[in-house]
Amino acid sequence: MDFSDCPCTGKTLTKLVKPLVMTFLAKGQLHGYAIQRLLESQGSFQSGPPDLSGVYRSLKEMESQGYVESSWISNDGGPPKRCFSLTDNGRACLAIWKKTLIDYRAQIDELIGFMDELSPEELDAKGGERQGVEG
Amino acid sequence: MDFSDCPCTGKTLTKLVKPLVMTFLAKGQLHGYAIQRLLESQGSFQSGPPDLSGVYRSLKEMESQGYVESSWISNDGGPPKRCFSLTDNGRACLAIWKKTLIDYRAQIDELIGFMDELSPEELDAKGGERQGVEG
DNA sequence: CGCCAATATTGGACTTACTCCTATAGTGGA
DNA sequence: TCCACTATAGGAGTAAGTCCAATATTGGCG
Repeated sequence: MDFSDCPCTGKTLTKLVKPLVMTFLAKGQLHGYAIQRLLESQGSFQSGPPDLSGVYRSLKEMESQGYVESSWISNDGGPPKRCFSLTDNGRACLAIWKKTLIDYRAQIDELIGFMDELSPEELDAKGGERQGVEG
Repeated sequence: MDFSDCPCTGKTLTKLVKPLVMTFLAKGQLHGYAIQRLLESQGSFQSGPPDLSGVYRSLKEMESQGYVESSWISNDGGPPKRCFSLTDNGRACLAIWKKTLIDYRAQIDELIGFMDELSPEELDAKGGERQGVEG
């Protein structure tokens, strides 16, 4: 059985691009491409770093919501850059994200705990008998 | 500032319906409505338990992929039920989910760690000065 | 010079995992 | 009669991504 296209590999899990980007921006201004390089160097993604165009779209959306702001910086030897920084609203949003992610981690912990309670036959072995129709 | 519609509240985070449902089914047969009641009693969701119609759709999709199978059970005093059980392929998928979620939890841990490193001014306080244009 | 890689931003079209609302249908209680 | 509960299901929409392609500038290699 081939599970390489199955969500169980984690390829459809959200990569939490917005909170990650806001966390980077909390330390100082960055442009989109630099953010992407940080994400790429960040190694811990299930199935590669987030897509570049998605990062730019997230930035644009966060700007329209007032969480980041940008200005064009001319770039001698290269195309101009759009430089992003976090606003006060963005910092407040990030603080909420932190609480939310702590709760979310606890929720995932609980699910992993349920999985830990399963016997080898229930989890993976062949031919485990079923029983107990609820109703 | 009102953040009640913002993703930072966690309302757009995935609820991991499929691995959760598969974990319940690993312990024995269940029908959709009973699964929903288990999810509702499960308390740890950011913004309420998953939507019922989404649970049915997940079950249908997992059945088409061979991870669960179902049979109709007649129900004296009520409409018939579609009773689901986990297949061997489903158990193998669930085992992969477990590894994936352990990795995913580590990834969230790392992000929370970055957030922990931020100073109060960087995270939430008013008027923190920005500096350090990368590039 | 022609071509390719890296830097840098952006849009079109698509997928996944949900959401909310509605429909259908039987049972039992006020 | 009307409503709540049990039980399944579809239409339409949203959020957060994906892949692919377009645009533009600079610099290195042959």
